[in-house]
Amino acid sequence: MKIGELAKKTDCSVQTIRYYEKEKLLCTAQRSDGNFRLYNEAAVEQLQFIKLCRSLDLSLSEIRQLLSLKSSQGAQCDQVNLMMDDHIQQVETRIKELVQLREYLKVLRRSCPSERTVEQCGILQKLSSNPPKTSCSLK
Amino acid sequence: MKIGELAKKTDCSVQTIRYYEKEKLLCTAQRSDGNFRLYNEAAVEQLQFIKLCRSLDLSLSEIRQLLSLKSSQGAQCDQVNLMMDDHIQQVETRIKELVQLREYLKVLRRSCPSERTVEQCGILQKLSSNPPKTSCSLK
DNA sequence: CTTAAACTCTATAGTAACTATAGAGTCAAG
DNA sequence: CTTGACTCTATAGTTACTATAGAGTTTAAG
Repeated sequence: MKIGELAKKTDCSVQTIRYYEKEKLLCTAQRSDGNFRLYNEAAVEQLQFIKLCRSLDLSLSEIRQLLSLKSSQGAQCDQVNLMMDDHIQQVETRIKELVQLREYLKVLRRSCPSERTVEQCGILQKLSSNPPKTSCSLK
Repeated sequence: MKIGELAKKTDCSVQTIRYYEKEKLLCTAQRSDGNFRLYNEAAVEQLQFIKLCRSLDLSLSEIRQLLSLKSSQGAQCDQVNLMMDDHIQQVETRIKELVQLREYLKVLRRSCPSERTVEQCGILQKLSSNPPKTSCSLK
């Protein structure tokens, strides 16, 4: 199958597939006489794996590691577990940051009912003078 | 004051300040005889405003809008409120996505105790075949 | 007065994970 | 045989910076 068909099957754009090849996430595809990339079912599966990992917010570099582990027969999977634990940690940290952020944004928003001019705007006033509450140290 | 001092006062890197100038978030600075940028207290305040907005995850483009509103005398601040509401909405959406993501990552992680080979690894198996639970549609 | 350190300048490239475009070639159907 | 759909490569753009090179400026010490 050619790249367009692979793209449809995996709901991935054609450019993204080429990009993944360049980034060594997909192995170099065979070529047709006219120099078109040719793929088989294995490529579909590989790409689906990558897409799923991306939906889990894993970076391309993490995915490369997973792919390499996946194909090293007999290896222990501790590294996979470590990566997951680490990634879960990252996601939790980000959630905490965003929750704090949301709270501060809401406080800020409440400080300004509508019908005011920008000079009276509670939001702009707070942003111009007050640092956010101590509880809010982001990123 | 020169750029280095402004950078220290605002805990911002020198490059970032130049970048903000280029991006029209800070107005073009006056120059010394030797072509060094010169700043006053107004610049410190402006930069602090920008930094605070950034800590709220507002984009540079959003900040540009806020700055423009801030300086349009007599204008209604409805647009500021709208931007905030929209931004709060974005943050909430992202939090929801991340919470779902975290749950799926935990499920995935529980599927593999240590001491297995990559062939037996529950995580890799799930990633290779199962789509995430229907509850998890990300981004 | 000179020289060295510390600072500043511009311009350019790199980051992550793509997306978009230009310009050219390939292929299948009519 | 031509048209349209597809593909190719190479390059630039996105966001918000960070890092670097190579040059000029200023300040303090000797």
